[in-house]
Amino acid sequence: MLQVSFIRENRDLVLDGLKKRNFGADELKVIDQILETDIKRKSAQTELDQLLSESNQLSKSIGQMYKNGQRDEADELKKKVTSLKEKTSQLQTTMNEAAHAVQELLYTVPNIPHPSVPKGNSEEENEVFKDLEGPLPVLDGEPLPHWDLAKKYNVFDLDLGVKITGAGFPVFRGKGARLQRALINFFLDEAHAAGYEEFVPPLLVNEDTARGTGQLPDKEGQMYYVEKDDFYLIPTAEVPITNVYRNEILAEKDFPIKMCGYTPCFRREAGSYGAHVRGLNRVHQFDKIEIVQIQHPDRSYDTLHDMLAHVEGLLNKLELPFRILRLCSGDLSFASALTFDFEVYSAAQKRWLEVSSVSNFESFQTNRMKLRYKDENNKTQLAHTLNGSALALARIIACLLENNQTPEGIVIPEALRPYTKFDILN
RNA sequence: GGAAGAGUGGCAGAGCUGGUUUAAUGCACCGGUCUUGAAAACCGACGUACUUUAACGAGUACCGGGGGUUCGAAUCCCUCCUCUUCCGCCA
Repeated sequence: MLQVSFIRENRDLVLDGLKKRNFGADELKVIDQILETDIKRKSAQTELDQLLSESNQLSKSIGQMYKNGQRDEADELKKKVTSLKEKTSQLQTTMNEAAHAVQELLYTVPNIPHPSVPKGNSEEENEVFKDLEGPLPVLDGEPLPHWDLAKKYNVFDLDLGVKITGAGFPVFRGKGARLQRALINFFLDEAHAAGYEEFVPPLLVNEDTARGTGQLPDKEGQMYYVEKDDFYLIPTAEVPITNVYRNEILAEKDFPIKMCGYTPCFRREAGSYGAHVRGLNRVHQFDKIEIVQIQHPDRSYDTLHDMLAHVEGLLNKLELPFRILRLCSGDLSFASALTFDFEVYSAAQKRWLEVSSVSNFESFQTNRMKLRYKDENNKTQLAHTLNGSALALARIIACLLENNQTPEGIVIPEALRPYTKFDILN
């Protein structure tokens, strides 16, 4: 969420940013609407504060009068304050309504894209930031997609998931389950080695937490909701982990804060059907290791590139062919200022599969969360947050199965073998 | 799930028979004096948000969250949340 003060001081910049996000003339009106409503709020507050100040003064002297035994004069004053009260409660309502309206409008405004974000309408226009070195890998014979391989080697079972829960809840078993566990440990160890503190957070979060990272109110339908307790199942570890520092004021020396965590992720998303959502390409529950950083605004873009390097390192160790995309404005998520996607090429599906997304949210989340720090002048400023998948398991398993298939079985990459304790999955 | 008690500024802790509390006091942190340096001592500053001001400053709100009573609420009432203790249930 953008700050009103920021919009006030950078109106044109905000408008340009929204135009880049393909806002039409009508949609852009929201900005001036916010500014006008905020002016209403301000003038109501100015007047209200004055009246409250006055009645505070009077109430105090009433107290004095009672002490001095000036009962009649006190009663006279009481009437005056009572009449003031009518006005103040009216102003209070005006102010609250205006403040609330500003808030609601702000929720509809996405983050301003970073200058480097290419303008575009859809994922077609994402920019290849770093391409795969060398030609696209080709597999001999007739490579199978991962859902066929999964059946062949009993890696996971979607039908069993349907029996136990419903569509989109894969059941991993045997070596598939062990591969899953190996990947989790591998990714966590790598994150730990890179200096990220590990968390095991709750998988259900309350409303404030879901709002803090921007899942509410915009993405309400994507989360599973437990009505009886008013909890949301997390769609990503980003939600509980970033909220660790909600409502905190940090010192400059606390930066950077590096956190990571493994959690299952739950997504209701009613996706489309067809090959693109087959198998593990899109499921309701999957496992993911998330890395999160809280950083000083001056250094958040350096940090973004550090995080990219971390994810690159993981994919290199897993020997998977990948490329990095810089998302165009049309594909950029609501809260992000700049996002890089990692895609692994599946030689079996002959398409690129998204396996990670690394973003800088700048102060968009921290404004909602009230996550601030004291700068060198002792002023409170909003910190920046960043996060990235490092990595999402289901998709990585799909990629490993498809790219590493041989007549003998699925070859486990060297780096994973100490974790799987087997070299080939067959 | 049942019963009782409690939630106050970074921490500890007073206030809680409503009105010089604009939340005492101590500790911690920060600045200064002293010192070769440090400690101690002493002095000072020490919350957040918003409004207003060119600025100094002034004002308003906030004592777990929300609502209410009152001229006036940390203090009284309602409600929710959390914690502690006891009982019950349980991996």
